[in-house]
Amino acid sequence: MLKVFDSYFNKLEEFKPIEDNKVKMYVCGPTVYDNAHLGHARCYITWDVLYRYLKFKGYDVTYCRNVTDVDDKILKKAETENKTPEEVSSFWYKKFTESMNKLNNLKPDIEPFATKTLGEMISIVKDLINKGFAYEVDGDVYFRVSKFPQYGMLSKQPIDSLVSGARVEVGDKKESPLDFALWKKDEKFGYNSPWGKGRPGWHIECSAMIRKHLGKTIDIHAGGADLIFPHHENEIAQSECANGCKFVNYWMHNGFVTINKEKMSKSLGNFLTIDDLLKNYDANTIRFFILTNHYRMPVEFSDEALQSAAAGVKRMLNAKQTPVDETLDITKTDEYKEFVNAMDDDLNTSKALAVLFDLANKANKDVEGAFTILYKLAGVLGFSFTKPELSEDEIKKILENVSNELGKNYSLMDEIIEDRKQARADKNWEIADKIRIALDNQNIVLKDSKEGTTWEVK
RNA sequence: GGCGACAUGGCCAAGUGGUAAGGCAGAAGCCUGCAAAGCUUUUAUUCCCCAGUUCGAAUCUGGGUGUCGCCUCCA
Repeated sequence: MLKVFDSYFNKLEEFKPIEDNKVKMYVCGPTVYDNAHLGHARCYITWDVLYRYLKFKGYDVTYCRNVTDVDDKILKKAETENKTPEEVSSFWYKKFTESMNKLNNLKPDIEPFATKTLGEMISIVKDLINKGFAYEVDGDVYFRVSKFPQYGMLSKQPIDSLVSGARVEVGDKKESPLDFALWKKDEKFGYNSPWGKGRPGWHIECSAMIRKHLGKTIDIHAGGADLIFPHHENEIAQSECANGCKFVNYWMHNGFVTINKEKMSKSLGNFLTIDDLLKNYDANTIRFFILTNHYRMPVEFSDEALQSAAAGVKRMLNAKQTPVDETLDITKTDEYKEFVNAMDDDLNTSKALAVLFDLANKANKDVEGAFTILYKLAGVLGFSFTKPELSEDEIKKILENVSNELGKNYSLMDEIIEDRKQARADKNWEIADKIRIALDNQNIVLKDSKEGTTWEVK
């Protein structure tokens, strides 16, 4: 029985879908105006694992993750780069998708764009105005927070303290400092609406995309913990007031990646982009690094931690491979049960990884079926056993370098290995070692076994 | 100031009442021509501190100390 930590009540709850075995889950996606960083990677890897695990449990999951393609930051970037907002957002959306693919995150079932959901947004804003939950002032529309007594429940903020802490902008047209924008007047980049040309507020986007693609009440809404206030708080207010029913059954939030004990973020400028990280570490390593910690805890980035993760994941994925036995019913095995118990406990990936290490050890000891179970369970966490393949050019380059170093002219890897085999047979250890070291310099490691010698990328 | 979390070996981390998983790093042995990979063994009488509850606490309660996050765009 899956239990998840619900941020609304701050406690573990048994997960029960609204409808049979169907699960509707929504994750706040990116605002596409810049590179995604490790913090984003953590978020989307975490929820990718949830998605995979729910499917693994047999749920019929609809995973929706939005793309915010209308936003101040996009407009600003468009202006400074002399491009249209569409050019900016489509460029960065493409980059984001590439990053997600490289990280081996599954594509959500639905990936709606804010600009394609404007009709639904306008419709919700209209509903809110009609019901008295919102008001228009000079082309802007604001949500009237005082009309929603549950405001602050998710973020556990007493309304009074919010009021005293709220910023009051000069020339503010709002009735109350807490009121937030549903629609913002914008004559330059705006879209037509009953209130003139304008743009949607950020919060209304998610409410609209959820209502349009998943319905009025959904099972899971997830995202980074920094979105709790005000973003998710505002989503609840808008959606529940507009729809007159419960918005989300389970709120789930992931913790941050920190660096030097500080939250990694765009605004602090202390971030590492996914692209940069992938230059030094592979996707499995990044995933392992993220999943060794519980998703709600902070994760401190350091190269040491990543190197440790690289060593760990290598050990796990280096397990002795045997053909995957599709006829094996892994659900009957102890390891499966342990894995599921761990994951059912609010995605205890750290414990689940311990099961995978146990399986890797068993596979290395030729325990029957161990590799099959490992292969399948590791897949649930999104790990890939596929070794990176070298392109022809890369191999050519390696052969060239090794040839130069050894004063030979190799055209095939097998020739090198054959030479070393001969050297070893002649007990000419000096030559044999030279060959091995030359390959090692090219990041190629040789593995000697009774069956012969194989090579692979380090 | 308000609110929410966290503190376990050299590092990372699981464990939320019954006597400390797992990974990395280190050590020893096996294997190997030497390596790499793998296998075996090994590293916390103790879980930030102080009280309390209990037959029994890393786990519960109270009080400290320290760290982080949210309260403004943020995954």
